[in-house]
Amino acid sequence: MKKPCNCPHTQPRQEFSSLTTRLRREDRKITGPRAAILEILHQHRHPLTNREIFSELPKGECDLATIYRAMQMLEKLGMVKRFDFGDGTARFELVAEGDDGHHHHLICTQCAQVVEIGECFPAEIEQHIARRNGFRAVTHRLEFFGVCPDCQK
Amino acid sequence: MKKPCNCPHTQPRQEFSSLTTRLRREDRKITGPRAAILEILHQHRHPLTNREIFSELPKGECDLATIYRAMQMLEKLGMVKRFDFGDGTARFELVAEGDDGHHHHLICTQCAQVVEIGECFPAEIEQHIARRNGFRAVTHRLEFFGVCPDCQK
DNA sequence: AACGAATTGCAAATGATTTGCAATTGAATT
DNA sequence: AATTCAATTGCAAATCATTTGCAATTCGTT
Repeated sequence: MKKPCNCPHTQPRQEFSSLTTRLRREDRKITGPRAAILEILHQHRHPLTNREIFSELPKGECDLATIYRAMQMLEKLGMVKRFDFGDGTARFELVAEGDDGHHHHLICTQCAQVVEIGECFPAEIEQHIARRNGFRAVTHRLEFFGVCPDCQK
Repeated sequence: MKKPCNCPHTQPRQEFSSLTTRLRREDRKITGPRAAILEILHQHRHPLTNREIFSELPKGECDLATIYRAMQMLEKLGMVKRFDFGDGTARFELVAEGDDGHHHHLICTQCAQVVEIGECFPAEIEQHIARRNGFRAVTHRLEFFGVCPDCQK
């Protein structure tokens, strides 16, 4: 049933059961659609669009609108993280418990291949930017774009 | 006629006439709508949405679709730079001749106030990321988000 | 002033996302 | 296991940003 994707992972795969536990803890119902969505997210570690999740689901399993609603809730609970690759479509990744999911990607502008990036914008510089402008609770959104090896040929 | 906005600028304001010259050089027509759009962009140095440009224009001056088409062309010519603040609406800033317009912003998540940021992601690290993954022509998109002084009260 | 290609206005199409609402379902209770 | 009710879903329609087809208009040139 669960077939993990063969992409490189930087974070350990978490137990699927912990996902439903997290939901239950927040007084959310474990419904068929939600379980199916979490299952898909659990299998793929790349950010997925709602439409991609929808396509992965056995047809008729769940409505697209339900996926949108589920992702909103999961994001609010901190169970998924939303990413914006600048193409007008939101992408989501499961977040490990206790983590904030903050990281970045390197995206091929030709084929949309995605590589997870470990590096981050230097914290000291960010703090400096925040202080200098009197801002609080400053974070950043950072994504890299380029042409992947395959697309250079 | 031209009333410059009172926001802090990091780049020198360029002559308006040079804008039409740039257009002419590319075999583009200097039409009423285009001149009006460039005028608006010239006055404001913050990234503007197409709708904002539309509102600034004397009503009936130009259709919203025309602004969308103009921004596509101006972006292709490198005369404006597109920014994505993650709210699903593109924003544009005029780019000085010979510049690539690459820079970042600090955006208030409450009131949407925008501050231009001088710092950039370290080039060496970006090169390292590119090399390590075999990517070419790597750039990045980076924006900061936080709560501005006014909105902390 | 006339000509032809580029450009515009307008309305309709597209695509992602949201929402209203009646029907369904999960989970706690009897 | 049947009952109950709020949470959740499916479906269709509404939004919002953006794009596009096309006939009418306009710029820059002849």
